[in-house]
Parts: sequence; structure tokens; C-alpha cells
Amino acid sequence: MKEVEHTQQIMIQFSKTIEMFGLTPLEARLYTYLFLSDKALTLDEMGIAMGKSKTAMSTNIRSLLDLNLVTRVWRKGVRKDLYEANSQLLKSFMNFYFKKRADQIIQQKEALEHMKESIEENKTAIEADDFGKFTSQLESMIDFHQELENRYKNMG
Amino acid sequence: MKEVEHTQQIMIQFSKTIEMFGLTPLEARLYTYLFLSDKALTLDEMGIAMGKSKTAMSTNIRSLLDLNLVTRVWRKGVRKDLYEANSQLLKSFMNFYFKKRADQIIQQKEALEHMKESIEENKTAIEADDFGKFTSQLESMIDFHQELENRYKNMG
DNA sequence: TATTACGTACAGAATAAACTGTACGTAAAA
DNA sequence: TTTTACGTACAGTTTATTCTGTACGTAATA
Repeated sequence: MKEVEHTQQIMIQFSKTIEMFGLTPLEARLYTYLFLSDKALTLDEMGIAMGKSKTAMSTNIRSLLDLNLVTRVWRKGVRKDLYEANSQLLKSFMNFYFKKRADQIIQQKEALEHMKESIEENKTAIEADDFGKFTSQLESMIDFHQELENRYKNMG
Repeated sequence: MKEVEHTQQIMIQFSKTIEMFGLTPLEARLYTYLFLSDKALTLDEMGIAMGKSKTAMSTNIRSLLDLNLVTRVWRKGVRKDLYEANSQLLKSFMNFYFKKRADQIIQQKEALEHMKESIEENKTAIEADDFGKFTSQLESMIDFHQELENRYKNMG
């Protein structure tokens, strides 16, 4: 197996992993390519490597920047923008993925808890039995969120 | 707030959570609706509730069945297929999501480890320095997979 | 200051995903 | 056996996403 083939295989495999975290295929390939590269790259270089337009590079790099997976780099005498992948993989993905998920879970748990309270306030106005099963399902949902929250918090 | 509005709110919130696990919006709404319902439902009933065609229900229910989130139920004298949501939320999602992810991570870790070995075998044939940075990135990737694997295993 | 080169906004084209309605095989009911 | 009702395969349509090329504002160079 030649070096190029190795690189291609690594690109494919690692991109697959990264897609698991909600990146689009191109974002994933791009990030992987930057991560493997030992130097910061320009939009044009990436475009050639990915076989995509410069515009596509621009928008995809912006996504990666927003997720803090990529950093813009300055180098003396170079006019073009240069980008490199953040090297601390675990830390980066913790921040953009797991923390974000934990937050979202908490937020939704709170929304459901709020619903539960609101329902209990109005309880007297309605046949109690109609709500038996219903509120029990709501409680299951809240429990579920709580357990997810615990688990995501443990990931950090 | 009326009961119907409560139900709608819960549907919306819980569906959002479930979409986080890679279900499409319709799959998520459908699952939530089944979970809230106290009885098993037919394709027609779901179609009306979701405002979608029966065909759409059929394909989406099949997805949920494949993920073991939903069970087909038999009831005496009822000709139509009946479906209900599996009630143990955490268990269901562990099985279809976290376990599956852990497996995928392991698989990709192994692919990368295999690459690393293959590269080391051919090492002598190539300038050693060219590979310095490159293999170090590969090692980071493998470490990353290992840490993810540990974390996902801890979730169970 | 004038010119060149850069990144990106934007409109439209290509591609992919979701959804519908018809049509058909199959099993229950008559 | 004949008829009816069910779920789904499939083709085509609608909707959403991704991608490209042009055009423009802006900043570096001369």
C-alpha cells in the first residue's frame, strides 16, 4: 500500500467518525484533511484537495470555525487566510458536541417539568383519571432527561 | 392552558430531544405520539394524527421497528396492524443509539490501528522524517477513538 | 492613488430527501 | 370460492439541501 492510499484510507475512516457528531460529509473531510496536514492551508488549496469550489470551502470553513474545530492563523507576508485544525481532538469535540447536548437536554427537561407543574395546577378542573396514564408518561420523559443529563455530564 | 395545548407542547419538546438521536422529525413525532398514547394505534390513526399519508406512516413505523423503539402488537379480532412505543425509554435508546455508537467507534479505531501497523511495516522504504508528523496525527486519532470508546461504554 | 487579489453574498443549478397516490400481493371475511 | 380490506413497492412529485459561478466590497500591493 502506497502512502497516498494510506492517507486516503485514514481520511475515509476518520471522516466517518466525525460525521457521527453531526458534521456534513464535506465538513468532516475538510476537518480531517486539515488535521492531517502539517501546515495551515488556504481556501484555494483546500478547494483543489477536496475537488470543490472555493465558495464551498468558504462556507464550510465558516461552519468549522463556528464550532471551534478550526482556527484562523496568521502568517507574516501571507495575504490569504490560513486555517488549521484544532489539535486537541477530545477537548474540541467535548466542547462543541457533548457540552452542547447536555445543555439542550437540561433545557428540554426544564420545559417538561414546567408542563408538569402547569398540569398539576389545573388538575382539579378535570377528571383525575383521564390524567393518570398521561402524567405518568410525562414523568417517564422527565426521568429519561434526567438520566441523559447525568450521563452527558459524566462524559466531561 | 388547555389539555390539548399541553399535549402539543410535550410533543414538540420531547420530539426535539429524540431528534438529537438521529431520528427524522416525523419519526420523532410519531414515536412521541405513540409514547403518549395509552393504547396501540393503527397506521390510519397515526396518519390522521400526523397529517401524513398512510404510506409515510408505514415506512416511518418500519424505521422505528428496526431501531426497536416500537413494537407490533396483536389484539384479538383486530385486523389492522397495531403499534405501540416501547415504554422503557432509557433502555431503548441505550440499545439503539449508545451501544451502536460504541460499536462503530471500536470498528473505526481498529481500522486506524490497522493502518498504523501497515505504515510501520513500510517505514524503512520511505524517508523517516516525512512520516514524523503524519504518524503522530494518526496516533492522536487512535487515542481519540479510545477515549470515546471508554466514555460510551461508561454510559451503559 | 490605482490596481490587483482576496473572501463571501447571492441567485440559480444540481442533487438528495421526504412525501403522495396508485397499484398490487396477500390474508381475512363472507 | 369470491370479495373485501390491509400493508407496502414503486414511480413520480414536491420540498429541502448542497454546490457552483458571477459579482462585489474590501484590504493589501505597487
